[in-house]
Amino acid sequence: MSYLKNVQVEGKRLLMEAALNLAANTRSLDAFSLRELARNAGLNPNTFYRHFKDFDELGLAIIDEVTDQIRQPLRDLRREAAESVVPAGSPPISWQENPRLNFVRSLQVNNATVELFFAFVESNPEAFIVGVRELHGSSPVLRKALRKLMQGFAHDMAEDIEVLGLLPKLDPASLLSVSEAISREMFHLSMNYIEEPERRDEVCQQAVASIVNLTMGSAVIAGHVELLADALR
Amino acid sequence: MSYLKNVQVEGKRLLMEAALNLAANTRSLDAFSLRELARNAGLNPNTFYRHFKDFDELGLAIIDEVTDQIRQPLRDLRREAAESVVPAGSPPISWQENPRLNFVRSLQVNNATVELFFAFVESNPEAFIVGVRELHGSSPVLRKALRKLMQGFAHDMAEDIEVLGLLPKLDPASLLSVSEAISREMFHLSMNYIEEPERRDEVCQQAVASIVNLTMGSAVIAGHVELLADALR
DNA sequence: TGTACATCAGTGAACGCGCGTTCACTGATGTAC
DNA sequence: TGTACATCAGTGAACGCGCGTTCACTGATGTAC
Repeated sequence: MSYLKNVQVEGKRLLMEAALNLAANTRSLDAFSLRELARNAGLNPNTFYRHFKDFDELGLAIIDEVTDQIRQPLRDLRREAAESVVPAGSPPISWQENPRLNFVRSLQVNNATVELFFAFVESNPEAFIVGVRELHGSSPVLRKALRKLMQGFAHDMAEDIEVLGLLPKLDPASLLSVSEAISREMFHLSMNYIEEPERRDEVCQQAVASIVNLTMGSAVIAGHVELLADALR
Repeated sequence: MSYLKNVQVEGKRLLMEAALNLAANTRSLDAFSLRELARNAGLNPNTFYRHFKDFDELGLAIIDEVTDQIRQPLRDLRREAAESVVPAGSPPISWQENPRLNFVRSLQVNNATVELFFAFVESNPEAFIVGVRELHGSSPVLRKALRKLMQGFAHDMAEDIEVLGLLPKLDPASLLSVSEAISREMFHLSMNYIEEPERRDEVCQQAVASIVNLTMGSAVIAGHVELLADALR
């Protein structure tokens, strides 16, 4: 449970690990008992109160920790994907200059990012399961925290798309809105990826297709249809 | 609770209504007790066993009923939107013939559908809350049933897009895949619509933008970029 | 360096309560002849 | 048409059990002087 290594106090960490585990593998965060949690953590039921007021507080603590361990890696893998296609420091070539090159590069970064993303999901399934589950779960506190977290992911993505030149120029609001839609789609599909191992290739292709559709569609609407026509000519 | 009117046996209906209500407004379907449910239904705890083996069976019964009451209305409102733009029986004009007209018409149908969809969500919030919640909830049985239901919605949508000529020709697999992505986005956004009343306009616009992006993006990838260029010229 | 005190994570026993499930029952409706 | 029986939705009492929470406690670590 590498993403909880920052939690120094032994019992607190054990409780958070056990909660993440139970929430991912059996019931929702609001559906198991304090005593069940304590048993799974190997602790006295009472110890819970030393660290948390209630389950919302526990949930928020988990979200905070997991966020720290996931947000940066997700950025890194996007940049990694970008650099695997065009090494860092290469002179930038604008979309106007060479639409085709940029289009193809964008597709490649896309593919690589999706692949890395699902590999990451596979190695941290519990965090994703609990995150997506509680995003629409019954605790308003956790829903709000997780919506904010997804906005954070979308913000990162928008920034990276801009910096890495993965799309022709969009106004900032549209770029953020597209990034949000992509985030939603990716998190949703991560559940299918986890739960339907036999359809993993299909899910990957679906993710790539949605990202391409969303980004190219937004480019068309932003007035870059001639640019895309050139790229595809 | 109009979407449970098909359930004839009084006690069964009361239990399903109470469960839908509790699941939408307090805790997940797996997080309230049988006795709590019975109290809310105004029945003896025992009556539950007359109609259901366990909570999964209750959940499935609710999903079945709600599906019956929601799936057709969602189709109807899409056709309604289409006919409000082009009256039924008007001679069809192909995308090749007049790209601009079809593009504008597609946008209008889109707008009208989104508006009707959210109005529908607003008048049936409980069904949507529980549906989206349990889609990623802790019961594998309900998750599976709800995934199947969403595929049904996507299938309907693909058929309607085809019949109503809302997109230039796509291969069936791409059309279905786009429809699935749109379904996911709409159901996700329906939660924001319900929970953040002050952002409803924004959520509507986001829905419209995502649908436009996904559909136009898929048209570009399917080789219709010149057609779109004509439409936007 | 030693002593006295405070803080803190974790324990164990105990409480009253709501829980799921069972059983035997009721009374209404349907069905066979 | 009447009678006897079956089916079925819903009831009420009872069971043993796990629950959340409380209290007073322990023993380790940190801190003041």
